[in-house]
Amino acid sequence: MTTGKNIKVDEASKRSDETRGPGRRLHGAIAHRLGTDILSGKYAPGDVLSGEVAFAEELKVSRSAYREAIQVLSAKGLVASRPKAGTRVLPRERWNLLDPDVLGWAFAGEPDIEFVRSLFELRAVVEPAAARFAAQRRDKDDLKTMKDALAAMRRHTLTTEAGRSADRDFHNAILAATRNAALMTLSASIGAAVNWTTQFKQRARALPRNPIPDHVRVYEAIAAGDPEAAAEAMNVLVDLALEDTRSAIEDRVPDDDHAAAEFVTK
Amino acid sequence: MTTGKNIKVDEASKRSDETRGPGRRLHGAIAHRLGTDILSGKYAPGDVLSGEVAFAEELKVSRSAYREAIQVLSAKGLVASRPKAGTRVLPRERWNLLDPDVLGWAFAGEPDIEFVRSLFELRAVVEPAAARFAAQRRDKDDLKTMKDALAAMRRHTLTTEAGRSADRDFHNAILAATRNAALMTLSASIGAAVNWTTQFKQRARALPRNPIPDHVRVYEAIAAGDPEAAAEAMNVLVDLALEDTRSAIEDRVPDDDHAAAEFVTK
DNA sequence: TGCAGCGAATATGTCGGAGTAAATAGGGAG
DNA sequence: CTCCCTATTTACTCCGACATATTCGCTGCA
Repeated sequence: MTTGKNIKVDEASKRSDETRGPGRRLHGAIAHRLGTDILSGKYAPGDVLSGEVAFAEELKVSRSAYREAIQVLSAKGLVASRPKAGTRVLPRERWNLLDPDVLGWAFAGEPDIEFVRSLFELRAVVEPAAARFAAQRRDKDDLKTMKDALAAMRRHTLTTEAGRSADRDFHNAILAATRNAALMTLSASIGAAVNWTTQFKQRARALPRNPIPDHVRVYEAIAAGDPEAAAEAMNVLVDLALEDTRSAIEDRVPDDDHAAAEFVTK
Repeated sequence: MTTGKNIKVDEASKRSDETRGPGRRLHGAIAHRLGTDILSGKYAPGDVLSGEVAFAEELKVSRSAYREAIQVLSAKGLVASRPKAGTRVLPRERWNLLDPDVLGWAFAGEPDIEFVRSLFELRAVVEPAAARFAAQRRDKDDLKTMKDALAAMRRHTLTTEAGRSADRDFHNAILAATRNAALMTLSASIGAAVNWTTQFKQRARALPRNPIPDHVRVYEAIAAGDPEAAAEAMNVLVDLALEDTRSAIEDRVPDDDHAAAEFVTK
């Protein structure tokens, strides 16, 4: 306090950006905002963003924070910057759509129906295969973890957070039993993103049917070491999730019937 | 709680511009270096890196460049930084193993045999499914692109760069015909990474057999609109690639027989 | 002696500016 | 009209300072 510090109390610094949460770093918030804007189509592929100085000033942040946010987006393949050319949004083919953050940004707003269909198709391919591997490679510990998670699911049901946590544990146990790191990250990312969006539908309608028996069928097939039965049982689970999301989408976009219908007819 | 140990910068890393290529940004080079070091196990999960100032000075770069590199690694789930706590390497489950850059870093050094097995298993699941979708949804343009790529492959063979380029075009055409964005990014990433490592084996031995007929079989099944035949034909292609990589690994690590044997026996 | 609250130390986070390098656009020479 | 060269624009890098958050240790109390 003895030295004359440069005290410029910026009044404008009070802006509590709604995207800025506690515990969240500033550059993370910027990346989240720009990421959602890109995924939502506000910035289309090929568009070139305003210069560093201009954009940073517009966002009321320093260039350092802005640049670090851009590095994050660049790391996920959303944008690329070159001197003189500026920072431009890359074509969709370059986006790392399977990145957990990108998936989160994609589902932050109104997710693209076509993209949701793509994800479920991929899931329908990957998850049964994972169950197949799990049935071949699981050991006692894997089965015990699954059994415990299943019991917890029965106790709490999927309407409670504890129940959904148990559901995640069950699926994670299956993934762990595959002994396949690549399969684990992929399935975990997709499953988390999809379930994250599926959660909101719980408040709209009761569950169409009790999902516990289907989970039990998967468990029993894996415990019995029957790969084909496990794959088939998991297939049923994915179809069930698809059905849920389908009806949820129908409710949510009543004005966009053609898109929803196209999704339903598949 | 903190099982990790502190990490000091390697003394031998005095030269900082060796990893620095033209056109490559500085923070990109830093990220590449740290990324490969993490993937290779030089920095193990749980380890906490030296402070920003110390590490940046050791690398002979400014703190800004170092921080931007860390943001990239953080975006890919390799590390996480918190005030006062430092920057620590995250557990493997958090790594985005399917990120193209991460795959590149994983294959930069000696790739982990187990991880290669994982990737091929995933590929064996995904690629036939992609061929199945392509057989159902391809149109005339897709078929023409495939046919042209196939012709180019025949002309140049896979020993030339032009031939390998045509091979990539062929597989990309299949992916485009799936009409599935998620499947495209996934398969493109894995295929690129695997083929990138498979390339080095070309100088060691001649191709075991002519791969063109297998490609033709895939094309004909897709053109005929036969999903099952397309999936089966693609399955053969993946097995062929697996065989190539298998033999390449046997040659490369003669001192590591037990790992190679484990990989071969599968 | 043990614990609980509180203060200080420390490392990351944020900031603003200055100078460098690179790539594109435009002008000038052939 | 083509080609090369220059000039400008923009991102890239560096620097030094301040702000903030978290951890650790100290003090005081039970």
